[in-house]
Amino acid sequence: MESNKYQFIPTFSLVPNKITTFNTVFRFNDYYQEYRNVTKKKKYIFENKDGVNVKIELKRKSHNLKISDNAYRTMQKKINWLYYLSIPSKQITYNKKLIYNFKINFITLTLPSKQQSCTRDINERFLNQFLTEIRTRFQVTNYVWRLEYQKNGNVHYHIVTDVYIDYFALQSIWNRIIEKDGYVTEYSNKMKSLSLSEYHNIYGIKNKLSFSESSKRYAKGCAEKWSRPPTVDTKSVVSGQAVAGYLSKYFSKSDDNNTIMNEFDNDDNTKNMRLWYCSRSLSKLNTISEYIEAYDYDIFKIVSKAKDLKKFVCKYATIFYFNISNMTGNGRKWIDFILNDYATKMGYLPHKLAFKT
DNA sequence: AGAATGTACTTGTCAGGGGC
DNA sequence: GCCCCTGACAAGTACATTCT
Repeated sequence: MESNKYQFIPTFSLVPNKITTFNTVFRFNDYYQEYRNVTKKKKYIFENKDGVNVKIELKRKSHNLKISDNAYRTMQKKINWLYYLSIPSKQITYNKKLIYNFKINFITLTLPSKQQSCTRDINERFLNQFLTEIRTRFQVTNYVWRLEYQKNGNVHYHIVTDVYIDYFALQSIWNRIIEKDGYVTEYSNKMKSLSLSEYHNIYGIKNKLSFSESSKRYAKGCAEKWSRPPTVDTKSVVSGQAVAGYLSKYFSKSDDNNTIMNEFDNDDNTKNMRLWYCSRSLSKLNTISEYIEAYDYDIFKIVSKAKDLKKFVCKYATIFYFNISNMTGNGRKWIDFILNDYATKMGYLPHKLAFKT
């Protein structure tokens, strides 16, 4: 191989929790007489069948309800951006508790009784409406959602946003929406038929409640005629938490290979169905990629000062994982600057800046 | 306020290039 | 120990607007 056929330019790529260094490779193109970094996509392949070359069009495969590694990485990146760019704020919960340095919120939406139509239908009529409503009512412009199946085959949703939203508000919106198909009524009918001891045996024990706690909840449920099923769960993440681990716990599940579909889902109506999505604001934020020589700083030196640095050397790349909240000094400043500068250029506005109250 | 609607723009997926 | 990146295509949704 001629030595001048390739050109290598040291490059780094940066996201809020890791920096990667690698070489961008240019190959000399004989036809154009210049170095190019272009790739071509194959549209078809030839396969030999009985001595005859047959042209086969390449088609996109279906996800089979499993989020691919690639998509999973992208999703993690989006959440890291969301978390990093969120401006900490003080919030008061529905229990009048104070949350200092609130960063992002994890919302889980479930169905209180057995799913009655296909997941695509639930996506379109329930989740979509829910997102639309929180968008307008709470100015939710930065978020990521994904769907997941519970063991009973019901779909449920996780949403992460940088907006603090009151638990009861979310619950009343979601319950109203799913009541369009009578989910709440079905729940309350089911619950109304239970005695206290039955309630405790089914739900109390499952949730590790004492009998007295069970009876409190039972009494409350009866008083409300079981009209407010606990379909919503929220968790706040504050600054400084090791968010990656936290997220993987709540936002991803170890993939059991047998994905549970319910009786309404089939290959037709789940094909190409979105398994996750993020707001447009976040979809614009990707990996920052730059040539190293474009900066005066010594990247390796700066990053190496991070306390809990984890370094991985791969064949063609070196990756440094860091927790930016543990960093100080110039390294912190430098990374902060690049990240924020990029986010600003891409028009990203954290909720607190976009909607000052 | 909540629901419906239309479309411009977005996404997921996969293949493929690179071979220091 | 996890490589990085990109483009192309199909087909979905985010968002503004309109309707009830």
